[in-house]
Amino acid sequence: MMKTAAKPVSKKTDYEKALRKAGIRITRPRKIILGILGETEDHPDALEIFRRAETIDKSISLSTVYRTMKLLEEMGAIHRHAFEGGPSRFEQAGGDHHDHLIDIDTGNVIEFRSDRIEQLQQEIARQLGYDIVHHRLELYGRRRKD
Amino acid sequence: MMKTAAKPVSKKTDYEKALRKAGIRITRPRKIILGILGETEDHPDALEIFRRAETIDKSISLSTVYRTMKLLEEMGAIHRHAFEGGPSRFEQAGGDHHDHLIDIDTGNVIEFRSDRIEQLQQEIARQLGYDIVHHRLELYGRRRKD
DNA sequence: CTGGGTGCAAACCATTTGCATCTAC
DNA sequence: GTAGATGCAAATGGTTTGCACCCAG
Repeated sequence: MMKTAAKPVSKKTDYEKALRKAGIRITRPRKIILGILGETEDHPDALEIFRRAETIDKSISLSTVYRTMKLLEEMGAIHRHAFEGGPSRFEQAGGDHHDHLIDIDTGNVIEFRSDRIEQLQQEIARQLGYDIVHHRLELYGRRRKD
Repeated sequence: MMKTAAKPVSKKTDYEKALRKAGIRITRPRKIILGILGETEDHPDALEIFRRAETIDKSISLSTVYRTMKLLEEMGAIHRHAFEGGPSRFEQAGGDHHDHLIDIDTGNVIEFRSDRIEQLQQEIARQLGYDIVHHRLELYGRRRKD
């Protein structure tokens, strides 16, 4: 968080390049959606992405947003988060792994990372005879009033 | 897990007593659902509870199962878990807190507890300026083949 | 030119709800 | 007796899909 906006353009180009290489057509709707994902700092849901896309191209459809999110998810380009209660929210992949703290009053998401917890998870799974394929750690909290 | 079946009956009675005290009517469908929850060792979803209930009383309805689950959840008598992909699954409250490891091949749920992780979560939230209201830690894994 | 991509509307699935009837207290 | 609970069917909300048209390569 609080990162300077220096690389979004090149990042966007990278994504398009990767997609084209994977044999996926770079269409107008996809270009717009990728642009939104590349620039946003939050974790928007499909409807929110659709709304932002509409401001650029009025003709885009919500189904295309959903289809694109599914496509990008399968390609590993984005992560889908099903936080409590609400619809799925998305985040571009590529950064290092992190977990989430969700502000239950605002819906804001704060990313954090704990190597110690990751390590403990591995130990627990191993003891139980399992290999972790992936995991989900979400803290739901309220800003402390001091 | 692997607990001897010594207390289910008294536990069931306890629940009914508590419900009655809370001014909630003990109806036939509710009695059946409480019985199912009190005896099961797994984490069934609403449809599964409905199916089990049907074998006892053919006239029970799925909506009543949903309504009862919501009621029990609000009373704190059960916990609702929204594991990846599937419908909500339920578990009677009352045991001590634990997290879950979900077998991605079978859907089986293994409960575990790590005080160390709980503690680390608290520290993280505090550093970020938050109080944790609740959290969700789910490990999705596959049985290790040795 | 042509197969993948799109918009639209309809379908889906888990869950909730309106309503007339029923029943626990 | 009566307010709360139930069953049924219809509504909801997020997401997916069928289909005819469209456009990127």
